[in-house]
Amino acid sequence: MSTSEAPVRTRIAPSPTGDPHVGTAYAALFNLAFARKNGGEFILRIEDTDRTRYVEGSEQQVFDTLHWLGFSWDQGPDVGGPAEPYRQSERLPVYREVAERLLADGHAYQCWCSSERLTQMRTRQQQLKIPTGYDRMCYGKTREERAELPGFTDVPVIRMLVPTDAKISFTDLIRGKITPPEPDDQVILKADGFPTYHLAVVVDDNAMGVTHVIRGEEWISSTAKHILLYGWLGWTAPTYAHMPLLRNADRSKISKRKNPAARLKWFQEEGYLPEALVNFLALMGYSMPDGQEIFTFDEMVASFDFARVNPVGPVFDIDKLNWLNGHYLRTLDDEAFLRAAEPFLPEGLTAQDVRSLVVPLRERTKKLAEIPEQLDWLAAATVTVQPADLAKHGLPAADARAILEAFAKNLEQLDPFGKEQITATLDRVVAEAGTNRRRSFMTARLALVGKPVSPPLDDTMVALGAERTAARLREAAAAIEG
RNA sequence: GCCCUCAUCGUCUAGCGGCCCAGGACGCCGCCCUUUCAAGGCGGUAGCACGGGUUCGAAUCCCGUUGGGGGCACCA
Repeated sequence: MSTSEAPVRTRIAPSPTGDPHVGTAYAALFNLAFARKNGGEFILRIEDTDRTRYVEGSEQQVFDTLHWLGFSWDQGPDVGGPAEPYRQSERLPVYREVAERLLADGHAYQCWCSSERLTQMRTRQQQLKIPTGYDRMCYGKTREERAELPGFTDVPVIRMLVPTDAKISFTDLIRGKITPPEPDDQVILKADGFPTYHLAVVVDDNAMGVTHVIRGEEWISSTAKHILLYGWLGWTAPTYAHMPLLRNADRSKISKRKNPAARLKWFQEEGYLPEALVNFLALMGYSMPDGQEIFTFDEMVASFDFARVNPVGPVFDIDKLNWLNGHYLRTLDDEAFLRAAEPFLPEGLTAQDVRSLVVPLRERTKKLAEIPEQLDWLAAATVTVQPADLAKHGLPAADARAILEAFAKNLEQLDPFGKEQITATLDRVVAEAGTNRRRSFMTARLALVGKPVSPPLDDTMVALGAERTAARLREAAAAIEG
Protein backbone atom coordinates (compact mmCIF):
# COMPACT_ATOMS: atom_id res chain seq x y z
CA MET A 1 0.00 0.00 0.00
CA SER A 2 2.81 2.38 0.76
CA THR A 3 4.89 1.53 -2.26
CA SER A 4 2.28 2.00 -4.93
CA GLU A 5 -0.64 4.33 -5.44
CA ALA A 6 -4.01 2.68 -5.75
CA PRO A 7 -4.92 2.46 -9.43
CA VAL A 8 -7.40 5.07 -10.51
CA ARG A 9 -10.92 3.75 -10.79
CA THR A 10 -13.94 5.83 -11.73
CA ARG A 11 -17.56 4.97 -12.38
CA ILE A 12 -20.91 6.21 -13.48
CA ALA A 13 -24.04 4.99 -11.79
CA PRO A 14 -27.14 5.68 -13.85
CA SER A 15 -30.62 4.79 -12.69
CA PRO A 16 -32.83 2.86 -15.10
CA THR A 17 -35.76 5.22 -14.70
CA GLY A 18 -36.56 6.11 -18.29
CA ASP A 19 -34.85 7.44 -21.38
CA PRO A 20 -31.11 7.74 -20.83
CA HIS A 21 -30.23 11.27 -19.81
CA VAL A 22 -27.64 13.50 -21.44
CA GLY A 23 -26.17 14.07 -17.99
CA THR A 24 -25.24 10.42 -17.90
CA ALA A 25 -23.22 10.79 -21.08
CA TYR A 26 -21.65 13.96 -19.72
CA ALA A 27 -20.60 12.23 -16.52
CA ALA A 28 -19.41 9.20 -18.47
CA LEU A 29 -17.23 11.39 -20.67
CA PHE A 30 -15.35 12.96 -17.78
CA ASN A 31 -15.11 9.78 -15.74
CA LEU A 32 -13.76 7.95 -18.73
CA ALA A 33 -11.36 10.72 -19.69
CA PHE A 34 -9.89 10.86 -16.21
CA ALA A 35 -9.60 7.07 -15.95
CA ARG A 36 -7.93 6.77 -19.35
CA LYS A 37 -5.60 9.67 -18.64
CA ASN A 38 -4.36 7.85 -15.56
CA GLY A 39 -4.32 4.38 -16.99
CA GLY A 40 -7.13 3.40 -14.67
CA GLU A 41 -10.46 1.64 -14.95
CA PHE A 42 -13.99 2.79 -15.60
CA ILE A 43 -17.01 1.03 -14.13
CA LEU A 44 -20.67 1.11 -15.04
CA ARG A 45 -23.00 0.37 -12.16
CA ILE A 46 -26.77 0.33 -12.28
CA GLU A 47 -28.45 2.07 -9.37
CA ASP A 48 -31.89 0.54 -9.37
CA THR A 49 -32.83 0.92 -5.73
CA ASP A 50 -36.03 2.81 -6.42
CA ARG A 51 -38.57 0.21 -7.41
CA THR A 52 -41.28 2.78 -7.98
CA ARG A 53 -39.36 4.54 -10.74
CA TYR A 54 -37.93 1.47 -12.41
CA VAL A 55 -38.52 1.32 -16.16
CA GLU A 56 -38.22 -1.94 -18.05
CA GLY A 57 -35.70 -1.76 -20.87
CA SER A 58 -34.09 1.41 -19.62
CA GLU A 59 -30.91 -0.35 -18.59
CA GLN A 60 -30.37 -1.71 -22.08
CA GLN A 61 -30.94 1.75 -23.51
CA VAL A 62 -28.23 3.09 -21.24
CA PHE A 63 -25.81 0.51 -22.61
CA ASP A 64 -26.86 1.20 -26.18
CA THR A 65 -26.63 4.97 -26.09
CA LEU A 66 -23.27 4.94 -24.31
CA HIS A 67 -21.91 2.45 -26.82
CA TRP A 68 -23.23 4.64 -29.60
CA LEU A 69 -21.10 7.45 -28.21
CA GLY A 70 -18.12 5.17 -28.36
CA PHE A 71 -17.84 4.67 -24.62
CA SER A 72 -16.98 1.33 -23.10
CA TRP A 73 -16.43 0.21 -19.53
CA ASP A 74 -14.05 -2.20 -17.89
CA GLN A 75 -16.57 -3.51 -15.37
CA GLY A 76 -20.34 -3.55 -15.46
CA PRO A 77 -23.48 -5.65 -15.39
CA ASP A 78 -23.05 -6.66 -19.02
CA VAL A 79 -19.31 -7.30 -19.01
CA GLY A 80 -18.85 -8.59 -15.47
CA GLY A 81 -15.83 -7.92 -13.29
CA PRO A 82 -14.25 -8.74 -9.94
CA ALA A 83 -16.84 -6.89 -7.85
CA GLU A 84 -20.00 -8.47 -9.23
CA PRO A 85 -22.87 -7.95 -9.19
CA TYR A 86 -23.02 -4.43 -10.67
CA ARG A 87 -26.74 -3.98 -10.22
CA GLN A 88 -27.69 -2.64 -6.80
CA SER A 89 -30.92 -4.60 -6.67
CA GLU A 90 -28.76 -7.72 -6.65
CA ARG A 91 -26.66 -6.52 -3.73
CA LEU A 92 -29.33 -6.11 -1.08
CA PRO A 93 -27.75 -8.42 1.53
CA VAL A 94 -24.58 -6.35 1.45
CA TYR A 95 -26.40 -3.15 2.34
CA ARG A 96 -28.49 -4.87 5.00
CA GLU A 97 -25.35 -6.17 6.64
CA VAL A 98 -23.67 -2.77 6.69
CA ALA A 99 -26.82 -1.17 8.06
CA GLU A 100 -26.95 -3.73 10.87
CA ARG A 101 -23.36 -3.00 11.66
CA LEU A 102 -24.00 0.73 11.90
CA LEU A 103 -26.97 -0.04 14.15
CA ALA A 104 -24.81 -2.19 16.40
CA ASP A 105 -22.10 0.48 16.54
CA GLY A 106 -24.58 3.16 17.56
CA HIS A 107 -24.19 5.15 14.36
CA ALA A 108 -27.71 4.42 13.23
CA TYR A 109 -31.15 3.87 14.71
CA GLN A 110 -34.58 2.69 13.71
CA CYS A 111 -37.36 5.10 12.87
CA TRP A 112 -41.08 4.40 12.70
CA CYS A 113 -42.28 7.83 11.66
CA SER A 114 -44.93 7.85 8.96
CA SER A 115 -44.34 9.86 5.83
CA GLU A 116 -47.32 12.03 6.78
CA ARG A 117 -45.68 12.98 10.05
CA LEU A 118 -42.42 13.70 8.28
CA THR A 119 -44.14 16.01 5.84
CA GLN A 120 -45.92 17.86 8.64
CA MET A 121 -42.65 18.23 10.48
CA ARG A 122 -40.92 19.77 7.49
CA THR A 123 -43.77 22.16 6.85
CA ARG A 124 -43.67 23.34 10.43
CA GLN A 125 -39.91 23.83 10.28
CA GLN A 126 -40.24 25.98 7.21
CA GLN A 127 -42.93 28.06 8.83
CA LEU A 128 -40.71 28.58 11.85
CA LYS A 129 -37.89 29.51 9.44
CA ILE A 130 -35.55 26.99 10.95
CA PRO A 131 -33.46 24.48 9.02
CA THR A 132 -35.40 21.42 7.93
CA GLY A 133 -34.37 17.97 9.09
CA TYR A 134 -35.48 14.94 11.04
CA ASP A 135 -36.31 15.79 14.65
CA ARG A 136 -35.21 12.46 16.14
CA MET A 137 -38.54 11.60 17.62
CA CYS A 138 -37.69 7.89 17.35
CA TYR A 139 -34.14 8.11 18.60
CA GLY A 140 -33.53 6.15 21.80
CA LYS A 141 -37.02 4.69 21.84
CA THR A 142 -38.11 1.07 21.62
CA ARG A 143 -40.77 0.09 19.19
CA GLU A 144 -43.29 -0.08 22.03
CA GLU A 145 -42.44 3.36 23.36
CA ARG A 146 -42.66 4.87 19.91
CA ALA A 147 -45.96 3.16 19.13
CA GLU A 148 -47.59 5.22 21.89
CA LEU A 149 -46.86 8.42 20.01
CA PRO A 150 -48.60 9.81 16.91
CA GLY A 151 -47.47 9.24 13.33
CA PHE A 152 -46.36 5.66 13.81
CA THR A 153 -45.95 3.06 11.06
CA ASP A 154 -45.24 -0.65 11.43
CA VAL A 155 -42.19 -1.12 9.32
CA PRO A 156 -39.20 0.93 10.44
CA VAL A 157 -36.43 2.49 8.38
CA ILE A 158 -32.85 2.91 9.52
CA ARG A 159 -31.41 6.39 9.94
CA MET A 160 -27.89 7.68 10.38
CA LEU A 161 -27.22 9.22 13.79
CA VAL A 162 -25.42 12.36 12.71
CA PRO A 163 -23.47 14.14 15.44
CA THR A 164 -24.71 17.70 15.87
CA ASP A 165 -21.22 19.09 15.52
CA ALA A 166 -20.47 17.26 12.30
CA LYS A 167 -18.62 20.02 10.49
CA ILE A 168 -17.18 18.30 7.47
CA SER A 169 -15.24 19.65 4.57
CA PHE A 170 -13.40 18.07 1.72
CA THR A 171 -11.23 19.08 -1.17
CA ASP A 172 -12.92 18.94 -4.52
CA LEU A 173 -10.76 18.54 -7.59
CA ILE A 174 -12.73 21.20 -9.44
CA ARG A 175 -13.80 23.58 -6.69
CA GLY A 176 -11.15 23.33 -4.01
CA LYS A 177 -12.30 23.30 -0.42
CA ILE A 178 -16.01 22.74 0.03
CA THR A 179 -17.95 22.74 3.27
CA PRO A 180 -21.25 21.05 2.55
CA PRO A 181 -24.25 21.60 4.80
CA GLU A 182 -24.42 19.63 8.04
CA PRO A 183 -26.58 16.62 7.33
CA ASP A 184 -29.65 15.58 9.26
CA ASP A 185 -30.41 11.97 10.21
CA GLN A 186 -30.67 10.63 6.69
CA VAL A 187 -32.54 7.38 6.01
CA ILE A 188 -30.10 4.78 4.75
CA LEU A 189 -32.27 1.68 4.61
CA LYS A 190 -35.85 2.00 3.43
CA ALA A 191 -38.89 0.15 4.72
CA ASP A 192 -38.84 -2.09 1.68
CA GLY A 193 -35.37 -3.29 2.56
CA PHE A 194 -33.69 -1.37 -0.24
CA PRO A 195 -30.89 1.05 0.62
CA THR A 196 -31.14 4.72 -0.23
CA TYR A 197 -28.61 6.18 -2.60
CA HIS A 198 -26.44 7.41 0.26
CA LEU A 199 -25.80 4.00 1.74
CA ALA A 200 -25.58 2.15 -1.55
CA VAL A 201 -23.15 4.57 -3.13
CA VAL A 202 -20.74 4.38 -0.22
CA VAL A 203 -20.90 0.63 0.13
CA ASP A 204 -20.49 0.00 -3.57
CA ASP A 205 -17.81 2.57 -4.28
CA ASN A 206 -15.84 1.03 -1.45
CA ALA A 207 -16.45 -2.54 -2.55
CA MET A 208 -15.53 -1.72 -6.13
CA GLY A 209 -12.41 0.21 -5.19
CA VAL A 210 -13.57 3.47 -6.71
CA THR A 211 -10.86 6.07 -6.10
CA HIS A 212 -12.42 9.13 -7.71
CA VAL A 213 -16.07 10.05 -7.61
CA ILE A 214 -16.84 12.35 -10.52
CA ARG A 215 -20.48 13.34 -10.39
CA GLY A 216 -22.85 16.27 -10.77
CA GLU A 217 -22.83 19.35 -8.61
CA GLU A 218 -26.25 18.38 -7.30
CA TRP A 219 -24.49 15.91 -5.00
CA ILE A 220 -22.39 18.44 -3.14
CA SER A 221 -24.81 18.79 -0.28
CA SER A 222 -24.98 15.03 0.23
CA THR A 223 -21.26 14.51 0.33
CA ALA A 224 -21.01 15.13 4.07
CA LYS A 225 -23.28 12.14 4.68
CA HIS A 226 -21.10 9.96 2.54
CA ILE A 227 -17.90 11.05 4.23
CA LEU A 228 -19.48 10.38 7.61
CA LEU A 229 -20.36 6.85 6.53
CA TYR A 230 -16.85 6.19 5.26
CA GLY A 231 -15.50 7.27 8.62
CA TRP A 232 -17.85 5.13 10.67
CA LEU A 233 -17.13 2.09 8.55
CA GLY A 234 -13.39 2.59 8.73
CA TRP A 235 -13.07 3.01 4.99
CA THR A 236 -11.11 5.57 3.01
CA ALA A 237 -13.29 8.09 1.25
CA PRO A 238 -12.64 8.65 -2.45
CA THR A 239 -11.50 11.92 -3.98
CA TYR A 240 -14.40 13.98 -5.26
CA ALA A 241 -14.87 16.09 -8.36
CA HIS A 242 -18.26 17.74 -8.72
CA MET A 243 -18.99 18.62 -12.31
CA PRO A 244 -21.08 21.66 -13.19
CA LEU A 245 -24.67 20.94 -14.17
CA LEU A 246 -25.77 21.24 -17.78
CA ARG A 247 -28.43 23.95 -18.03
CA ASN A 248 -31.56 24.76 -19.99
CA ALA A 249 -31.70 28.11 -21.75
CA ASP A 250 -33.27 29.60 -18.60
CA ARG A 251 -30.27 28.29 -16.63
CA SER A 252 -32.18 25.73 -14.64
CA LYS A 253 -30.77 22.21 -14.45
CA ILE A 254 -31.24 20.55 -17.83
CA SER A 255 -34.47 18.60 -17.92
CA LYS A 256 -36.45 16.48 -20.32
CA ARG A 257 -39.41 18.72 -19.66
CA LYS A 258 -37.77 21.90 -20.90
CA ASN A 259 -35.18 20.56 -23.27
CA PRO A 260 -35.37 17.79 -25.85
CA ALA A 261 -31.59 17.57 -25.69
CA ALA A 262 -31.88 16.12 -22.20
CA ARG A 263 -32.79 12.81 -23.82
CA LEU A 264 -29.80 11.06 -25.29
CA LYS A 265 -31.92 9.37 -27.92
CA TRP A 266 -32.95 12.77 -29.25
CA PHE A 267 -29.48 13.18 -30.72
CA GLN A 268 -29.85 9.92 -32.60
CA GLU A 269 -33.30 10.86 -33.82
CA GLU A 270 -32.11 14.24 -35.05
CA GLY A 271 -29.12 12.84 -36.84
CA TYR A 272 -26.18 14.02 -34.82
CA LEU A 273 -22.94 12.14 -35.14
CA PRO A 274 -21.63 10.64 -31.92
CA GLU A 275 -18.22 12.25 -32.45
CA ALA A 276 -19.89 15.64 -32.64
CA LEU A 277 -21.87 15.11 -29.47
CA VAL A 278 -18.83 13.90 -27.55
CA ASN A 279 -16.81 16.88 -28.77
CA PHE A 280 -19.62 19.24 -27.84
CA LEU A 281 -20.10 17.73 -24.40
CA ALA A 282 -16.38 18.10 -23.82
CA LEU A 283 -16.69 21.79 -24.65
CA MET A 284 -19.29 22.19 -21.91
CA GLY A 285 -17.29 23.33 -18.95
CA TYR A 286 -14.00 22.19 -20.37
CA SER A 287 -11.39 23.71 -22.61
CA MET A 288 -8.24 22.47 -24.26
CA PRO A 289 -4.91 24.04 -23.22
CA ASP A 290 -4.32 25.35 -26.75
CA GLY A 291 -7.86 26.64 -27.11
CA GLN A 292 -8.73 24.12 -29.79
CA GLU A 293 -12.47 23.58 -30.08
CA ILE A 294 -12.54 20.64 -32.42
CA PHE A 295 -10.85 17.58 -31.01
CA THR A 296 -11.29 13.86 -30.49
CA PHE A 297 -11.82 12.04 -27.23
CA ASP A 298 -8.24 10.73 -27.36
CA GLU A 299 -6.91 14.25 -27.77
CA MET A 300 -8.96 15.33 -24.79
CA VAL A 301 -7.60 12.46 -22.73
CA ALA A 302 -4.01 13.29 -23.60
CA SER A 303 -4.13 16.63 -21.80
CA PHE A 304 -7.03 16.04 -19.43
CA ASP A 305 -6.84 17.97 -16.19
CA PHE A 306 -9.54 18.82 -13.67
CA ALA A 307 -7.95 22.24 -13.27
CA ARG A 308 -9.35 22.98 -16.72
CA VAL A 309 -12.93 22.23 -15.74
CA ASN A 310 -14.97 25.38 -15.27
CA PRO A 311 -17.26 25.17 -12.24
CA VAL A 312 -19.92 27.33 -13.89
CA GLY A 313 -22.95 25.47 -15.20
CA PRO A 314 -22.98 25.77 -19.00
CA VAL A 315 -26.14 26.42 -20.99
CA PHE A 316 -26.61 23.69 -23.55
CA ASP A 317 -26.26 25.67 -26.78
CA ILE A 318 -27.81 23.73 -29.63
CA ASP A 319 -26.67 26.28 -32.21
CA LYS A 320 -23.10 25.49 -31.45
CA LEU A 321 -23.79 21.77 -31.47
CA ASN A 322 -25.35 22.17 -34.91
CA TRP A 323 -22.28 23.95 -36.18
CA LEU A 324 -20.02 21.25 -34.76
CA ASN A 325 -22.16 18.48 -36.20
CA GLY A 326 -22.10 20.18 -39.58
CA HIS A 327 -18.35 20.24 -39.36
CA TYR A 328 -18.15 16.53 -38.59
CA LEU A 329 -20.60 15.76 -41.38
CA ARG A 330 -18.33 17.60 -43.81
CA THR A 331 -15.35 15.50 -42.80
CA LEU A 332 -17.15 12.39 -44.06
CA ASP A 333 -16.36 11.08 -47.54
CA ASP A 334 -19.21 10.35 -49.94
CA GLU A 335 -19.66 6.76 -48.85
CA ALA A 336 -19.56 7.53 -45.15
CA PHE A 337 -21.98 10.41 -45.53
CA LEU A 338 -24.39 8.29 -47.54
CA ARG A 339 -24.21 5.57 -44.92
CA ALA A 340 -24.94 8.05 -42.14
CA ALA A 341 -27.76 9.66 -44.10
CA GLU A 342 -29.38 6.42 -45.19
CA PRO A 343 -31.78 6.02 -42.24
CA PHE A 344 -33.05 9.55 -42.82
CA LEU A 345 -33.69 9.41 -46.55
CA PRO A 346 -37.26 9.76 -47.81
CA GLU A 347 -39.01 6.90 -49.61
CA GLY A 348 -38.81 6.53 -53.35
CA LEU A 349 -35.31 7.81 -54.02
CA THR A 350 -33.48 6.07 -56.81
CA ALA A 351 -29.87 5.05 -56.41
CA GLN A 352 -28.89 7.77 -58.82
CA ASP A 353 -30.90 10.39 -56.94
CA VAL A 354 -29.12 9.37 -53.80
CA ARG A 355 -25.73 10.03 -55.28
CA SER A 356 -26.46 13.23 -57.18
CA LEU A 357 -28.88 14.80 -54.74
CA VAL A 358 -27.85 13.55 -51.32
CA VAL A 359 -24.10 13.94 -51.51
CA PRO A 360 -24.37 17.69 -52.20
CA LEU A 361 -26.41 18.01 -49.05
CA ARG A 362 -23.36 17.26 -46.98
CA GLU A 363 -22.23 20.88 -47.20
CA ARG A 364 -25.64 22.23 -46.27
CA THR A 365 -26.82 19.92 -43.54
CA LYS A 366 -26.37 20.52 -39.86
CA LYS A 367 -28.18 17.41 -38.74
CA LEU A 368 -29.32 14.46 -40.78
CA ALA A 369 -33.00 14.81 -39.84
CA GLU A 370 -33.10 17.91 -42.06
CA ILE A 371 -32.64 15.82 -45.17
CA PRO A 372 -36.24 14.82 -45.89
CA GLU A 373 -37.30 18.44 -45.90
CA GLN A 374 -34.43 19.38 -48.16
CA LEU A 375 -35.66 16.82 -50.67
CA ASP A 376 -39.41 17.27 -50.30
CA TRP A 377 -39.71 18.93 -53.72
CA LEU A 378 -38.79 15.68 -55.42
CA ALA A 379 -41.94 13.82 -54.47
CA ALA A 380 -44.18 16.88 -54.18
CA ALA A 381 -47.11 17.10 -56.61
CA THR A 382 -46.80 20.84 -56.99
CA VAL A 383 -44.44 23.51 -55.89
CA THR A 384 -45.26 27.10 -54.99
CA VAL A 385 -42.97 30.04 -55.54
CA GLN A 386 -43.08 32.54 -52.73
CA PRO A 387 -43.24 36.10 -54.15
CA ALA A 388 -40.79 37.21 -51.48
CA ASP A 389 -38.24 34.61 -52.60
CA LEU A 390 -38.68 35.63 -56.20
CA ALA A 391 -38.21 39.28 -55.34
CA LYS A 392 -35.09 38.59 -53.35
CA HIS A 393 -33.36 36.05 -55.57
CA GLY A 394 -35.09 36.02 -58.95
CA LEU A 395 -35.82 38.22 -61.97
CA PRO A 396 -38.54 40.88 -62.27
CA ALA A 397 -41.97 39.38 -63.05
CA ALA A 398 -42.00 39.89 -66.81
CA ASP A 399 -38.42 38.67 -67.30
CA ALA A 400 -39.07 35.76 -64.97
CA ARG A 401 -42.05 34.59 -66.96
CA ALA A 402 -40.11 34.88 -70.21
CA ILE A 403 -37.03 33.02 -69.01
CA LEU A 404 -39.08 30.20 -67.50
CA GLU A 405 -41.00 29.75 -70.74
CA ALA A 406 -37.77 29.82 -72.71
CA PHE A 407 -36.15 27.26 -70.42
CA ALA A 408 -39.17 24.99 -70.71
CA LYS A 409 -39.37 25.25 -74.47
CA ASN A 410 -35.70 24.50 -75.08
CA LEU A 411 -35.34 21.89 -72.39
CA GLU A 412 -38.23 19.70 -73.42
CA GLN A 413 -36.66 19.17 -76.83
CA LEU A 414 -33.52 17.70 -75.36
CA ASP A 415 -32.62 14.11 -76.08
CA PRO A 416 -31.01 12.79 -74.10
CA PHE A 417 -32.05 14.84 -71.07
CA GLY A 418 -28.59 14.71 -69.52
CA LYS A 419 -26.55 16.97 -67.32
CA GLU A 420 -24.25 18.29 -70.00
CA GLN A 421 -27.05 18.96 -72.44
CA ILE A 422 -29.00 20.75 -69.76
CA THR A 423 -26.11 22.93 -68.76
CA ALA A 424 -25.40 23.93 -72.35
CA THR A 425 -29.05 24.71 -72.93
CA LEU A 426 -29.39 26.81 -69.80
CA ASP A 427 -26.31 28.81 -70.72
CA ARG A 428 -27.51 29.36 -74.25
CA VAL A 429 -30.98 30.46 -73.22
CA VAL A 430 -29.64 32.92 -70.67
CA ALA A 431 -27.21 34.35 -73.21
CA GLU A 432 -29.99 34.83 -75.74
CA ALA A 433 -32.29 36.43 -73.21
CA GLY A 434 -29.55 38.72 -71.98
CA THR A 435 -30.79 38.48 -68.40
CA ASN A 436 -28.73 38.21 -65.27
CA ARG A 437 -27.38 34.68 -65.30
CA ARG A 438 -27.49 34.17 -61.58
CA ARG A 439 -31.00 35.51 -61.11
CA SER A 440 -32.19 33.57 -64.11
CA PHE A 441 -30.94 30.33 -62.62
CA MET A 442 -32.43 31.27 -59.32
CA THR A 443 -35.81 31.89 -60.89
CA ALA A 444 -35.71 28.42 -62.38
CA ARG A 445 -34.64 26.94 -59.09
CA LEU A 446 -37.56 28.51 -57.27
CA ALA A 447 -39.91 27.20 -59.94
CA LEU A 448 -38.58 23.68 -59.56
CA VAL A 449 -38.12 23.25 -55.82
CA GLY A 450 -40.05 26.16 -54.31
CA LYS A 451 -37.18 27.38 -52.17
CA PRO A 452 -33.84 29.02 -52.70
CA VAL A 453 -31.97 25.87 -51.67
CA SER A 454 -31.35 22.89 -53.89
CA PRO A 455 -28.58 20.81 -55.34
CA PRO A 456 -27.03 22.25 -58.53
CA LEU A 457 -29.72 23.11 -61.08
CA ASP A 458 -28.68 20.50 -63.65
CA ASP A 459 -28.80 17.72 -61.06
CA THR A 460 -32.15 18.95 -59.89
CA MET A 461 -33.54 18.81 -63.41
CA VAL A 462 -32.17 15.37 -64.11
CA ALA A 463 -33.77 14.07 -60.96
CA LEU A 464 -37.09 15.63 -61.90
CA GLY A 465 -36.99 14.41 -65.50
CA ALA A 466 -37.74 16.35 -68.69
CA GLU A 467 -41.49 16.27 -68.34
CA ARG A 468 -41.82 17.43 -64.77
CA THR A 469 -39.10 19.99 -65.29
CA ALA A 470 -40.91 21.63 -68.19
CA ALA A 471 -44.26 21.39 -66.45
CA ARG A 472 -43.03 23.06 -63.29
CA LEU A 473 -41.30 25.83 -65.19
CA ARG A 474 -44.52 26.59 -67.08
CA GLU A 475 -46.71 26.35 -63.99
CA ALA A 476 -44.48 28.80 -62.18
CA ALA A 477 -44.42 31.17 -65.15
CA ALA A 478 -48.20 31.18 -65.21
CA ALA A 479 -48.43 31.79 -61.49
CA ILE A 480 -46.18 34.81 -61.40
CA GLU A 481 -48.11 38.00 -60.82
CA GLY A 482 -47.32 41.55 -61.74
C1' G B 1 -37.74 29.58 4.54
C1' C B 2 -32.76 27.25 5.75
C1' C B 3 -28.02 25.57 3.85
C1' C B 4 -24.32 24.95 0.06
C1' U B 5 -22.32 26.73 -4.36
C1' C B 6 -21.26 29.87 -8.71
C1' A B 7 -20.47 34.85 -11.23
C1' U B 8 -15.78 37.39 -18.32
C1' C B 9 -19.47 39.15 -25.00
C1' G B 10 -26.68 36.63 -26.32
C1' U B 11 -24.25 31.39 -25.73
C1' C B 12 -19.56 28.15 -24.88
C1' U B 13 -15.00 29.85 -23.12
C1' A B 14 -9.25 31.79 -22.50
C1' G B 15 -7.38 34.53 -18.53
C1' C B 16 -4.84 32.00 -12.52
C1' G B 17 -1.46 40.51 -10.25
C1' G B 18 1.45 43.83 -14.82
C1' C B 19 1.90 40.49 -21.72
C1' C B 20 -5.70 42.54 -21.31
C1' C B 21 -8.60 49.98 -22.67
C1' A B 22 -9.72 41.45 -22.21
C1' G B 23 -8.24 36.64 -26.71
C1' G B 24 -10.90 32.46 -29.32
C1' A B 25 -15.53 29.82 -30.85
C1' C B 26 -20.97 29.68 -31.95
C1' G B 27 -24.75 33.10 -33.31
C1' C B 28 -25.69 37.68 -35.74
C1' C B 29 -24.17 41.60 -39.55
C1' G B 30 -21.14 42.93 -43.91
C1' C B 31 -17.72 41.78 -47.95
C1' C B 32 -15.32 38.04 -51.18
C1' C B 33 -16.03 33.45 -53.77
C1' U B 34 -20.24 31.38 -56.36
C1' U B 35 -25.35 28.02 -61.48
C1' U B 36 -28.65 29.04 -55.71
C1' C B 37 -28.42 27.97 -50.62
C1' A B 38 -24.59 26.35 -48.08
C1' A B 39 -19.47 25.45 -47.29
C1' G B 40 -14.90 28.32 -47.34
C1' G B 41 -12.04 33.10 -46.81
C1' C B 42 -11.92 38.13 -44.75
C1' G B 43 -13.89 41.89 -41.57
C1' G B 44 -17.41 43.69 -37.88
C1' U B 45 -20.89 43.57 -33.45
C1' A B 46 -20.89 42.43 -28.22
C1' G B 47 -18.51 41.15 -22.04
C1' C B 48 -14.85 41.42 -16.88
C1' A B 49 -22.69 42.05 -12.24
C1' C B 50 -22.17 46.11 -8.45
C1' G B 51 -19.70 48.39 -4.09
C1' G B 52 -15.75 48.45 -0.85
C1' G B 53 -10.87 47.04 0.27
C1' U B 54 -5.39 44.79 -0.49
C1' U B 55 -1.47 46.41 -3.98
C1' C B 56 2.98 50.73 -7.26
C1' G B 57 -0.62 47.87 -10.28
C1' A B 58 -6.58 44.01 -10.38
C1' A B 59 -10.90 40.48 -14.89
C1' U B 60 -7.39 38.08 -11.77
C1' C B 61 -6.64 38.31 -4.15
C1' C B 62 -10.20 39.58 0.31
C1' C B 63 -15.12 41.29 2.20
C1' G B 64 -20.05 42.71 1.23
C1' U B 65 -24.33 43.38 -2.04
C1' U B 66 -27.03 41.63 -6.01
C1' G B 67 -28.08 37.82 -9.22
C1' G B 68 -28.02 32.60 -10.89
C1' G B 69 -27.94 27.41 -9.70
C1' G B 70 -28.27 23.19 -6.53
C1' G B 71 -29.82 20.75 -2.05
C1' C B 72 -33.16 20.41 2.16
C1' A B 73 -37.43 12.74 0.34
C1' C B 74 -38.35 5.81 2.84
C1' C B 75 -35.73 9.85 -5.70
C1' A B 76 -31.36 9.23 -7.59
